[in-house]
Amino acid sequence: MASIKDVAAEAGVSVATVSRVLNGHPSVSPDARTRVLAAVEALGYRPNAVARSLRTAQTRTLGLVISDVMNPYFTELARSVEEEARALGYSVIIGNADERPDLQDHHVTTLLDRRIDGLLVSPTDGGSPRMLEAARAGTPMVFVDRWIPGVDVPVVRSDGRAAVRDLVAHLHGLGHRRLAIIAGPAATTTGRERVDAFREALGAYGLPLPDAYIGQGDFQAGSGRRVTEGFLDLPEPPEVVFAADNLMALGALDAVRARGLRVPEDIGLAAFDDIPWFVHTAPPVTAIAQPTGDLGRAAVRALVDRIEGRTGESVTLPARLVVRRSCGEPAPAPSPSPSPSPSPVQRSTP
Amino acid sequence: MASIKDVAAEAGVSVATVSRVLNGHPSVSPDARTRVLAAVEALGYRPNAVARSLRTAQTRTLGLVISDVMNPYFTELARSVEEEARALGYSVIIGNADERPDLQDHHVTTLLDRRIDGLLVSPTDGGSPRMLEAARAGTPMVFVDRWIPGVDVPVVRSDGRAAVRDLVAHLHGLGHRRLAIIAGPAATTTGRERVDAFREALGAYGLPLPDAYIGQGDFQAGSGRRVTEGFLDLPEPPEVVFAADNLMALGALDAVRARGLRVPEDIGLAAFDDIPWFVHTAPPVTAIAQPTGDLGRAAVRALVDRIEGRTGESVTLPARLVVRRSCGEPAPAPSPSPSPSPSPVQRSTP
DNA sequence: ATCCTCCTTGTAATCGATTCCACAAGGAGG
DNA sequence: CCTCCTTGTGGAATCGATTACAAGGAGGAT
Repeated sequence: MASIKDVAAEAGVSVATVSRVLNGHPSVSPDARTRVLAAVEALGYRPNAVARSLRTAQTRTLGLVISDVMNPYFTELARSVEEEARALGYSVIIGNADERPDLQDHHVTTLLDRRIDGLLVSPTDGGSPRMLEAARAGTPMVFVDRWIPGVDVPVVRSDGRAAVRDLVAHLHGLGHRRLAIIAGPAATTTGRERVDAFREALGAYGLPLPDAYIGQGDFQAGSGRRVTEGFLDLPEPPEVVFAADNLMALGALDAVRARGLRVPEDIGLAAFDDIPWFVHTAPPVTAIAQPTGDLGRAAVRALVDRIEGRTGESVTLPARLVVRRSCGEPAPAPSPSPSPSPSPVQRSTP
Repeated sequence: MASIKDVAAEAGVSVATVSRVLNGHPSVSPDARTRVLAAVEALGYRPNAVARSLRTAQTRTLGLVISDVMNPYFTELARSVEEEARALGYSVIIGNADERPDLQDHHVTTLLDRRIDGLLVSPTDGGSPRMLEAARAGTPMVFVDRWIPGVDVPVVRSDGRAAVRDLVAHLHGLGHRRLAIIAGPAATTTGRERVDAFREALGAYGLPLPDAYIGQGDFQAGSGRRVTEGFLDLPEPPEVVFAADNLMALGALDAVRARGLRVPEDIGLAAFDDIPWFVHTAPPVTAIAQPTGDLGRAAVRALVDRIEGRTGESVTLPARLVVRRSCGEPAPAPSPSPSPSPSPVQRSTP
């Protein structure tokens, strides 16, 4: 593989001149420039990014550590992150933590060893030591989706509170009173937050959230199945189950089906995180949709701002309720009369 | 960030000794070793992978260029690739080509610029110039899933021929005679291959595959929708539509539903590539499942073999048919009687 | 006591870029 | 005609590691 020296020799100039041509430095004669360009072309020369990074102390690379690539929400996030990063001239290296703190730590470590310019993290647990260390050491960093309280790092996330209120209003309107939730891990902010928002929304309608109706999940399908089975075994099972992410909703659907029960006739189901597949399940699933693409793009912009010396602030975007059929038939749309809905709610075309 | 010099100073030895300790070189005195280790600990030193790569001319990194991360098949592939690579001491950088040749070229270029040790590619089109160049230049490379004929690079893929025969047998057994296919791009091997296998299998039953029953798709949901609409507009629409990948199957499901028709009563549907969601659609979709995880792992092993000077051969793994309900109710399982099925077929528990 | 090994260690070259500094050539201005 | 500036160029230092080579010291054999 040709190096800058080969190009310099071929063009009959010094390596300094080659470097200047390649980096658009102004003081190079037109003659030298054309000779260098011709040599580059002839040799098929491409600069060695490793050497360049060593010298310039920047890699133009972002690290993204996410909890679970197989979760469509995070896949979409990763995709939008890569797109925006590419537009800004950065590459992205993705680390999949699989909801395992040790793997998260592994990825943070190797990313840091590679001297990435900045780190985008959706922390799995309370935060791995390496990550906290990096944050303290001043590595440009932004939390996305989940975050760690008390760590001074901007957070780009979506606030589901209003959408959860809309959901509860929707369920209440359909006549449901016994509502249960499959929670995410208490170690994650999103795990706690969604339960809190749900409890709060129920409170506004004078509904309780008994402990028996809070199932502990781990954001994976298996836990959704187990928790739902527990709900169904209750002397008085809930009328609707709200899963705190899409994979647990999938598990819940499994569990209900395995009992030979039907959704929504026997039990209703709603999920946090909307994904394309929810349109095609039986029945289509009512869900709370995050603006995933916007989240990814905003996170990259905040991170690059930090890297390039600008401020890079936290961003919170609203989520919205998408009503489908998994909690019962929505009443036929009342034509031209004021909507009783507390905030605009998208009704998806089935 | 502490460098090897800082460690050397702290430990009172030369950088050479530090390097020897860190790389497990035998001739280091126990005394020096403990002092170096203490200094490393005290400074929180981590070797700079960029500098190391420059010197050793290896990055211990694999590049993976796939056609579409949002496609669950490729997501799973990427995940298994990363897992196996990690087990072998390599990192993976993923490039998402989004079925766009220009993007594929972009990613191949940046990966090569980073001097990755080897490249895993699922080519989008006939092959970008950069990629062919790299293959010719001897960059260790392995094709996975798709490949480019005439390029001397090992291919790790799955052979769907037998499974497609099983599928046609299944459809024929259900009484279906008018079978159509939504094909993938003709520029991809998988695009062509699946049509060929389908046509061949139909031929074995004396069934034709008229041009009107071959719809040109691009492996994206939108094309599945359009093609299916075309099929439904035919004077004599097909009885079953076979989509060459899961996203186009999703689009087909959309199109059928938009017409107010039902699967499988009005039209049957089958797909290449099985994904978890197919269990939960209405109805569950009959699909051909590739051993995706095995494919990813085998591809990494072949690539690493090449990188480390071993041979690294092509691998072909069989796909298998998973019968669900989207092509019509399978006949109630005939109890203890010889199965008429030409090869073992998995019947999924719904 | 002398010489030869073996073990440990440090010095310095190297990987492929970028960039500071010095210098030469040529034009402008006095 | 001499100075001063500008412009273009090359030499060499540098980034942070690895590693060939040389050298010093300890211990064993003669």
